[in-house]
Amino acid sequence: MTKSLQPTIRDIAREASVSIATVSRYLNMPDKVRTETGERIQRIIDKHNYRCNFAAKALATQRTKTIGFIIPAVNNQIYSECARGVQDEAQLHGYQVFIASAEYTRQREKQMVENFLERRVDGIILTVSDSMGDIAQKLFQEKIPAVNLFNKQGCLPCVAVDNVQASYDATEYLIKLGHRSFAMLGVPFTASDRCRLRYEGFLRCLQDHDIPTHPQSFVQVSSNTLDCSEGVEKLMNSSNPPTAIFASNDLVAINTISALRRLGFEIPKDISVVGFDDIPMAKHVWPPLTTVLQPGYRMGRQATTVLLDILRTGKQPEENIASVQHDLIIRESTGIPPR
Amino acid sequence: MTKSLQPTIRDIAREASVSIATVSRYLNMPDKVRTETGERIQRIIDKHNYRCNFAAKALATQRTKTIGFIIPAVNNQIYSECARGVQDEAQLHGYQVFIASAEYTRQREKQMVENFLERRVDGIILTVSDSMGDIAQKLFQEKIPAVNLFNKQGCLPCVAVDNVQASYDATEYLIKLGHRSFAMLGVPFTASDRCRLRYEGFLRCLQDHDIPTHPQSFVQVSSNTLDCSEGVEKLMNSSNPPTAIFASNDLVAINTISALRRLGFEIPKDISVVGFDDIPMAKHVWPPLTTVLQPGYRMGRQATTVLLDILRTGKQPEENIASVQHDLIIRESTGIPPR
DNA sequence: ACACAGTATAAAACCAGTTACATCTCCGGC
DNA sequence: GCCGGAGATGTAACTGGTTTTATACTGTGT
Repeated sequence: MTKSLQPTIRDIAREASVSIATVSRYLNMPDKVRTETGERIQRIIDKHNYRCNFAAKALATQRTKTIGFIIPAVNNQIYSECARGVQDEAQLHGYQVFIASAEYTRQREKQMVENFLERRVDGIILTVSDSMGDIAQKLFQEKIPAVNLFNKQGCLPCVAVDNVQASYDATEYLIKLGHRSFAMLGVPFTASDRCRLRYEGFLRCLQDHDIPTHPQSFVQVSSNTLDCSEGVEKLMNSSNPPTAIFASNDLVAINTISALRRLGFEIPKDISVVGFDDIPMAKHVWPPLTTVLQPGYRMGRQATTVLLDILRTGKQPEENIASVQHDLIIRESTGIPPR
Repeated sequence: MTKSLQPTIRDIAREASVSIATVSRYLNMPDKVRTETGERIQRIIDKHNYRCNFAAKALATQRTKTIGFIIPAVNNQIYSECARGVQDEAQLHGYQVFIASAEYTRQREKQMVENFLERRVDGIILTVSDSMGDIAQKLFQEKIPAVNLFNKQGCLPCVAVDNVQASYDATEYLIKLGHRSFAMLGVPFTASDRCRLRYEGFLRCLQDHDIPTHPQSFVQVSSNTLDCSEGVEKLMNSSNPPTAIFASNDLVAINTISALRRLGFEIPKDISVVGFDDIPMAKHVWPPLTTVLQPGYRMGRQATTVLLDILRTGKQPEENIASVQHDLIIRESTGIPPR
């Protein structure tokens, strides 16, 4: 009694006058022990408030019932939404989730994956700066169950929208409104290959419509601060200021709108802005944001389902890429260009 | 070689012709083994890509280097900001964090604490619906290291602003602007005693200024959807519609503004709105939100520091309550009342 | 030459579970 | 009355580390 704060399976076994194997069996396969014995064990468990020691269980079973989840930034609602999805789905199957926010830096991504591997997580969900980079490759080679979220490239199973097509659609919508002069704002490509893909779709659409592009059409913003003031100012003071801006995600779009307003521009009268993600906040900002919807919560759940399937079956999924439907949500941050 | 994917300390020891004790010592107290021996071990570790098994280590050392963190909702930026703080501080000391979003429901809070205890987290940071409720009490009684965040009540150490005083200040500011008719919107008190405390400060301020209060002055919104349409509509159609609304947090404030605008009201011309938290988004919505600042990131770090101190020293902190300074940020969602 | 301190390493117990295998009991069928 | 098999339980090995204690080896001072 005086020894340990937490009772062990041995304490329970002794007091119930059974072997520890029986207690373990009762806990894991209750129908393998006599009802009467089970009830006796249960009473003692309740009495002492026994809780299974997960570390010991993990050591013996070689599985931790834990999954690791790497996201670029917790405080971007698109990622916290999908973290909710991951948590909900994981919890449903008795798994716990380590969420790690890498703040868009590869160094931290690597370190966190290493942490996960030391902790022997059963699987990993990745939203990293480079879905085809060394992190994904290493996990693939070491056969660590893992899936890519928000990105449909690389060797790992993926759950994502088609980033290229989605930004193509958004750009085309701006063209149809009459815009002919564009810019894109986004985080550095080295911090997010999703941003690179979206730029690709953006460029391709412009080219398909014979709209001239120039290297200045992509303006880089810091992935930490997302501060757009400087970029927007330079853009609007240039010889050929855009009448429409495509932002690589909603937070960038919202920051862009703030910066534009500080410079005296009205949206969408003077300039149109479209975002990407459709975070819950997008419809509350002013003007409500035209944006590309990605169903974050559902994608989180789906990625988890795919991962748990791999864990259960031990096999890669039939279809390596789960395509998620995107949707252009038209609100009031876009309109016809000024004359 | 064929047996296990992951090499164990025994594999390393055998290949280095030393005992497992020496390998363990090398890993944990490198200066206790001869340099030459250490180098030999290191080479073999590198060669086989050995990674310490955390479950085994946890079992042997009786500590998991893990902390659990319960928040009401991940997708509220105030909580994701402080989760970042917790993660950063924890990582710095080799700890990993389980973040669990309880979605404002006591049932889930309980279940998640139970999960944490099974997993033998070394400590817990709580932001729960009732900081003096059974969850906090149980942790206190079982002597599980834990701290309350965003709440300075109860038996556990706390890191928080003074919710009552902060909302008193915000309300007083509205009174000084000339407002005489008020309402508060917030989540149910059962879902958040922070909201209850803020209502208390709100009420007390009104009473101190001899402004009559009535039971309708608090309007409850769903903690899931935060949908304010219905509440706002009822409020504005009442016999004595408010000229100023105090929202229990920024998300509620932002939803309130959206609902008001849908009804044709202009802010702050027709009605003033003030929030609580100063989430990063608060300055980007339109109009920029007047709100009470809580330094979420710093609070997350501080709570973690307090918790890690308890873990290190084994003692409760000298001062049980760490008061955090709040700050009223005046932006454009508030103004003088209409005539 | 020898006791002695100090260092480097090894052996073995221990952490708290799981699980393959052995044992025991009870029952029905012959 | 004995055998076989099913079902319940016990025994002991095993998971992969840490840590205490014991032992071997080293160089120093007398």
